Amino acid sequence: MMPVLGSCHDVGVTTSDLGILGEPPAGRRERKKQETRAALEQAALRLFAEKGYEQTTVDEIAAEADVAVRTFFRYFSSKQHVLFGDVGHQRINHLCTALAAAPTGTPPLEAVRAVLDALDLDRDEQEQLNQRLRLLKEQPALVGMYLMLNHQLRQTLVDFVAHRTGLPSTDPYPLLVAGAAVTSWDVALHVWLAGENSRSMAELRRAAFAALTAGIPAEPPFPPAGEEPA
Amino acid sequence: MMPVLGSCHDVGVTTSDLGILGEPPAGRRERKKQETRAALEQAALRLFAEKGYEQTTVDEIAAEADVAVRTFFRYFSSKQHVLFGDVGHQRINHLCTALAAAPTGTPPLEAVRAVLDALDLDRDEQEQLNQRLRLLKEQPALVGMYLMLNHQLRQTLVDFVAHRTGLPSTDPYPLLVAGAAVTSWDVALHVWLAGENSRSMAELRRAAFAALTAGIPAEPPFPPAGEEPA
DNA sequence: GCGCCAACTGGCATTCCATGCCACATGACA
DNA sequence: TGTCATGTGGCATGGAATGCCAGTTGGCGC
Repeated sequence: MMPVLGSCHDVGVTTSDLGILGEPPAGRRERKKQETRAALEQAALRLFAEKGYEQTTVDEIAAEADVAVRTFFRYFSSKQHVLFGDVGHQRINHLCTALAAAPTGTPPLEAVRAVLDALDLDRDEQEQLNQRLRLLKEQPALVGMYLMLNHQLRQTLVDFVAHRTGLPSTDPYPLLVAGAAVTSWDVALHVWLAGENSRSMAELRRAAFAALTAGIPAEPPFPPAGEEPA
Repeated sequence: MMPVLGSCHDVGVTTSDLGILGEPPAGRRERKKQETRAALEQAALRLFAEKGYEQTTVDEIAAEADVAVRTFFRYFSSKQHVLFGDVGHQRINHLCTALAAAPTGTPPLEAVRAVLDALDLDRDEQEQLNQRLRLLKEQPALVGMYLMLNHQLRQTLVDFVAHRTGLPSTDPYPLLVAGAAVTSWDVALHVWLAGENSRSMAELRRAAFAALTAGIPAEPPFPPAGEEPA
């Protein structure tokens, strides 16, 4: 089920990463691999959306992509992986890159705040993510994947802050900062997904992070119109 | 894989709950059931500790407890369930009870703070949990269970705060409060498990919650002796 | 173009988790 | 004791995932 602990270590970039701005064509073999991968991913997403995650078998996905089941598992280590594995992978990589680029002068909390800003999704990524998360809402079995990704991101951040401050990874401070960061991302995502809010995800995330690091009011700041607070 | 969303609904207490202070014996049949359940759980934990979670098959657990495999799945819906299902179940129940008992006069943040205090584990529970969590550290495959439990607790809290404030469950405020609560629990657990800290888990949790709701300092409050902050 | 080697693929067998079904046994109760 | 509900065992099934081996294809030097 994918290594979970250990942050950025052995990210194992297997050539066909970084779909965006990919290297020069690099031979037919590599191209075919990427085609197969894309076909599998596309087939999977289509079938998942069509008949649900649980109801879709790996056999069907493989058939739809016209490859053997065995081949499917050569590209994706599990059925869940096809949904979030790559996204998660990229996201972790982005985070690691951003963390590595963070200036060493700023206090850790500031550094994390800046890194999160750099990590916000652009329109395209949001749309891609949205498609996957919609599935997630309907298929509780997938929540685990999302949680695991968050967990990995958190662990990465914990290690970063721990390293920055010279504290152990089990000290409250790195855990708190990382917890606040991940929670802010999670909160923003939920609010944004609900779609009843016109604010952008980045804006929501910044506000959430600010609240978690500067203080949450005892009462909600904007009690809903027409409801008295009990 | 167990219903995930939907907080406290249909908790489905199947008689043999509440191992502590159990009802009067209640007949031999019920007793045998509890014996079988205990035997399975004990066998599972022993084998997991002995040869690892992944390396232990359900067949072996069943054999060790001297029941059929089919029977195992009548008591535990999955192999993971035997490790955390019941603990999680009880924990959710505790939380629901505490939430139901929370006075309606206090502001939501206060209410949650009080409920968390009421939810802290006593010595015995800590020891029990510790045994399971030790396994978790060595078997990454189990992290998912822990995360799922946290997720359910969070969702329960979100719904509570949302209900209290009259806000939707997708409003930032309930999500933030619940996020802070769960994160504080998580942070405390990690610090406590590391064991390099003499403070009690409850104390650690209170401190974490306070930091998350009142503000996290830009630098760690107690930089480690002998290290200058870069 | 030819041939070699590495890499990719397909298909098979296997293991394990999980569930449905049905027959049998056992406790509860009148 | 007889009846009924409830557990239990065993079987068959299906899907996920992995190992293995043979066959194919692409890359590359000649």
